[in-house]
Amino acid sequence: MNMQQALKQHFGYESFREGQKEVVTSVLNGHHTLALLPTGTGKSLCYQLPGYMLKGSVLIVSPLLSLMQDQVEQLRVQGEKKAVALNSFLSPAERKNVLDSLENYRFIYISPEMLSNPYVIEKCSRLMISLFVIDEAHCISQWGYDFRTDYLKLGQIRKQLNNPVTLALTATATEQVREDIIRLLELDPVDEWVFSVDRPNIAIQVEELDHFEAKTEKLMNLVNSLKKPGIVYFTSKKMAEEMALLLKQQGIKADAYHGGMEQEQRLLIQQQFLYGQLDVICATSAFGMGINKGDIRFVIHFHLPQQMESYLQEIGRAGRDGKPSVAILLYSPGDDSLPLSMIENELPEEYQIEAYYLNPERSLEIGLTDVQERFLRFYQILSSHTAETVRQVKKIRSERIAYKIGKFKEVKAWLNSNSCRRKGILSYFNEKAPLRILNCCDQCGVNLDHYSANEGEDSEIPIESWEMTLRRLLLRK
DNA sequence: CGTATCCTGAATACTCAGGATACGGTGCCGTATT
Repeated sequence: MNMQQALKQHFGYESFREGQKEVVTSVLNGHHTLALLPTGTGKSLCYQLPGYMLKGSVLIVSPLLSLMQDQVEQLRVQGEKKAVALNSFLSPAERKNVLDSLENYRFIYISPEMLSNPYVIEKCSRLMISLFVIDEAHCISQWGYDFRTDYLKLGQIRKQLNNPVTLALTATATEQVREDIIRLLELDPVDEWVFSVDRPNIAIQVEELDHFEAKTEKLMNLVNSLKKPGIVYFTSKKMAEEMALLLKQQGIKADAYHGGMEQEQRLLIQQQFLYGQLDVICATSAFGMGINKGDIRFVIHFHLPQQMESYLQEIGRAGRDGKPSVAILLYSPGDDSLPLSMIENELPEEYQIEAYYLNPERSLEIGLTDVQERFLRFYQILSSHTAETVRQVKKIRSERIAYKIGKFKEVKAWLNSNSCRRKGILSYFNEKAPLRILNCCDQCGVNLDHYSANEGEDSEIPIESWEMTLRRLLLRK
C-alpha cells in the first residue's frame, strides 16, 4: 500500500497538509527526522501514518499525561485499539501487563520519566520499534537542563533501544534549539524539515501602560469588547484567579486554569472552554499544550513571557481556523521583575550547591524546592570528586541563568523595538520578512475595532495586501 | 523588582506610616525489582 492509499484508508483524507508528506516520506526512508511544523498542522499524522505502513511498534515520548490520554482516546475513536499510554495512571498490575505484551501495541505513548526506568528500557529494548517519536521536542531543550532532567537522558536511552529511526516533532524551535535537540538525541545524519512559523491571520499588538492599575483596566475593557472566546495569560496563579473572579463579576463567562488546581477541575474547565460554555480562560503557562480549539479569537498576555518561543507558542493558539484573530501583549513598568526573579530563584544558590554535595546529611536543612533538589541529584553524576562536582554544577547553574536572562532580554528588545512585530518574531526564527500584510501589528497599523464583538459575523477583515494577493495569483499553477 | 501581608511604634486616632518578609511557573514519578 502506498502513502496515499494509507492516508485515505486510515484517516479518510484525500491529500496531505503542508509538510506532512515530506516528513512521512523521510521517516519511511529510514532517516532520522526533525520537523518544525506550525501549530495545527496535524503533527500526529506524521508518525501515525508510518505506524500503519511499517512493521513493529511506534514509541512516542510525550510531555503530558493528558496529552497521551487524548491521543490514545483519539486513536480509539479512529478505530485503533492497539494504542496505550504507559504512565502512572496505570495500576501496577495493568502496567505489568502492558510491559509484558508491548509487541501487541502499535502505538505506545510514554513519559520521559517512565522511559528512564531501567526495567522499562530493558522491556522496550526487546521490542521491534518501527519509529521512536519525541513529541513537543523543544521540551528537551526547554525543560531538560533543569525542570525535567529525564529529557536529557533520551539520547542515551535511544542508544539502549538500539538506535531506532527517530522523529522529533515541534512547532517552536529556533535554529539553536533545533541543534540542541539533534545533539542531545544524537541524530546523525538527520533530515530537517522546517516550515514557516508565521500565522498571518493573527494580528500582533503590544501596548505599554503607565502602571499596574491602568493595565488591569485595559484588560477589563479588552475582554469586554473583543470577540470571544479568548485566553488571558498570567505568570501568577493567584493573579489568574483574581482576574477570573473580576471578569465573572462583570457577567463574563470566565474561569481560571493553572497547575495548582485539582486535575479533575482542570479537565472540567478545559472541556467547558472547548465546548463553548466558557468564553475566557485566565491561565498560567500550564494551559494550552494539546488544546485543539479552532475558534480562539484572542490571546492576551497580562505578564511578560520568558522567551520568544513561549510567546509564539501561546499566541499560536489563536485562530487555528484561519480566521482573523488578535494577540495583545500588555505591559507596565516593573513587569521585568517577575520573570527575572523566577529565573534567579529556579536553580539552587551557590551555598546550597555546596551544602548539598559537601554535607549531604544536612541538605534537608537548606530548604531546597522540589525542582532544585532534582537538579542537584541529576548532576551529581558529573564527577567522583565532590569538590569538582560542586565546581561544575556552579558553572552549569550560572550558565543556565545567563542563558535564560539572555532569552528574556530578547523579549525585551522585541518589545522596545520600533519595527514590525511580525518581522521581529520571524527574524528571531531566522525567517525572512513576510510580504506586507494588512492588520499586521501595532507598528504597521492595526485596527482593533475589527476584532470587537460588535463587528458583524460576516464582516470581512482584510489580511492580505494587494501585493500578496497578486503574488498568490501569479504563483498559482 | 513588585505586591501583599504582617508587625511595630507612634501617639492616644473604631489608625496609620513605614519596615520586614514572603512570594512568584511549567509535571513526571514504586526511591525494594518485577
